[in-house]
Amino acid sequence: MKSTTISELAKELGVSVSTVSRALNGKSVVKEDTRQMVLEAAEKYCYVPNEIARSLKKSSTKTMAVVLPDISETFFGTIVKEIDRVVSGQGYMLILADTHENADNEKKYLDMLYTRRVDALVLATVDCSGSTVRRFMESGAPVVFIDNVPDLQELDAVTIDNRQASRMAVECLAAHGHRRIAVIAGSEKETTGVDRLAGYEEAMAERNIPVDRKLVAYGNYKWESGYLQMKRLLALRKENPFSAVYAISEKMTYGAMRAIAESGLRVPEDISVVGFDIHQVGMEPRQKITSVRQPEVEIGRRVGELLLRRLADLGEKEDQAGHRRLLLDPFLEEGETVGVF
Amino acid sequence: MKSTTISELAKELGVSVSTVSRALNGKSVVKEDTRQMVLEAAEKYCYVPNEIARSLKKSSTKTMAVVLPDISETFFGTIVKEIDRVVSGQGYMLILADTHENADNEKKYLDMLYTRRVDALVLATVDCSGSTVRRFMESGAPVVFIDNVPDLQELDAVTIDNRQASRMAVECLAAHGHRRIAVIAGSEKETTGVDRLAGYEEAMAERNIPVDRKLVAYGNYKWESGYLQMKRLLALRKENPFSAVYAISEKMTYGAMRAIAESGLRVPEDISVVGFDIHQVGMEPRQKITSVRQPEVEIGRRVGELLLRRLADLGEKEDQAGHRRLLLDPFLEEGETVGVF
DNA sequence: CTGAAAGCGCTAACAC
DNA sequence: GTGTTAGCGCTTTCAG
Repeated sequence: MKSTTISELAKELGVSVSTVSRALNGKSVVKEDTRQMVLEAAEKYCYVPNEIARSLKKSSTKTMAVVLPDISETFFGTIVKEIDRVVSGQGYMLILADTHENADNEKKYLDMLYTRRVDALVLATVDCSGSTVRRFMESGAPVVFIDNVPDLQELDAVTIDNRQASRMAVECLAAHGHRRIAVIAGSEKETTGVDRLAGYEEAMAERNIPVDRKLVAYGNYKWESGYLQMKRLLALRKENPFSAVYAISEKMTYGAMRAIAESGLRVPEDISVVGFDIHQVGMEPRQKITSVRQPEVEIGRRVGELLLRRLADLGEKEDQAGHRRLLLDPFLEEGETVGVF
Repeated sequence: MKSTTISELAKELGVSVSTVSRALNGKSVVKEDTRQMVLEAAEKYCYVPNEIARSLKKSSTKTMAVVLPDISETFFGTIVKEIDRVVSGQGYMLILADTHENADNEKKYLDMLYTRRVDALVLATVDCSGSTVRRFMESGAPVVFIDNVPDLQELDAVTIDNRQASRMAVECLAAHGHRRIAVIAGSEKETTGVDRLAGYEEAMAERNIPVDRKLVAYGNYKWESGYLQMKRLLALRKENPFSAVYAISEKMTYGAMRAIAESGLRVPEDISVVGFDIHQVGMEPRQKITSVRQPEVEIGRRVGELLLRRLADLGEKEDQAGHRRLLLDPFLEEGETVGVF
């Protein structure tokens, strides 16, 4: 079942290739009889358009890429799913690249994607210098950042308001009477981590609660660092007491809770916990964790729509409207890990 | 920073395009001086090869597609991540298509992918008739099925041994003294569901435990059906008593556990539970569910390797070795939801 | 309304 | 070793 080409159809029908092309694409004016004839022949000979040839000619591949650190995380999976839903409606397909949180892989993938001439790019970078994407951006292809945004001026990004996220966490805890609130933060080099810590500090300040640096731990978003940092905080609890802890990533939250459990303390009786990005799998009966959450589906939708708009603007030679950073609202999902102090 | 083409480089250097092409690809023999000269010019003028043009010429896109029902599930995310890792090492990139468990979407995506001339396909189909993939397979592109395998003869597939999976579940329960074991099975139309139920029946038979049809419930893999079927089983528990339940999907397991909790019964004191595909997120302290698990990373790796091999065989015009169905071993992850009866 | 022709950027015979 | 040339399959002026 070898598929036919446009020129074979043309020969078969005794018309020119351009006529066949026109009839197939329905754009230009073709006599109705001719169109029918072509369509029938296409059906009969199993004609399938070759998008590669079309891409070469039109220098547009109808393809977008999503480059991210870990597709097995529900957070990214949900975002990608929604981006795909939105853009596939306009005939775009998604190339996925999983960097395993590694900057070298990210660079390698970006090069491959550039070579493949993808029309646009979604990037959850691990390389905040933003150096490897630069070529992409300079080439004129729309690039939208998610999750982690380099500190450049001219760029599109869709993220939550990370300061606001932390403010909600602190607010929840403070409302339950907590004042000595430990935090397991992230790297001081990533904007995400910096913003989340800043939000914590702001919220504390608003309530006239002094921030005790001894209660600020720095992790790297992984389970182990949540576990270790919590251990450390717990070990110094005599001198630096606290009644609650806020962890800024899903895995660190789990690590911290394990450390608490191992120390024989109970949640929330002894220590209250607010986590981040905790996906309550199913609705099974267990202790639900109070957590700051991101609206993944909305993030995906906004990214998809933004990309589509940028691409349309490109076509119309309109000026790129100024770069925009969409800041979506996080929300607090109430669970059973926060008690009154 | 518009990127150059091979012919512009050639003109610039006063050599022919073929020389440039050869120097760049390093395949054929080119004088070392020439090669250096070309390489330097390529660097200087920011030459980036155009994979689209190359694809058109070589009729190979160095692209594979993965079509699946829900990328936000950890199960699929993990598999895709590993496939990507394996095949990207050979220069292939992955196009992802999320069908939202919908046969129409699946068909639409398969058409788009065919049009894009992907070199190979991984499919977790929701359409077991296998009718929409047929064209793909007939075109000669390697297709590997995962998760759900249509009932055709000639095909490559990588799955776990689903009968074995159920046998392990029953074995675990039987070892704890359970004989009245309810099961929340899947559709009778999908091979996956059929095999899992068959494994349950076999294991029961091996132990001379009669299968009580009243204890066999049919769900559709979703949370709601696990919940509803469990409710139903529970409602008839007086007449058809059972001390354990085995659910064959992650979501149905959660739904079932919720139903049990709502009925006021305790797990495992009143009812033991063995689930399927339960990803124990993190290692947080909570009731861990005893579950049959699939080795997702190995599945991904095998799929990637199989695809790569098929593609290599294609190039060498070797006979396709007979189609193979890899049956990997599931494993039982012990939790705290199975008690002695 | 339709046809002829010129490529998109690259590879690969086939000559020299 | 290197150059010439003929496309891969399609879109799109430009004529008629």
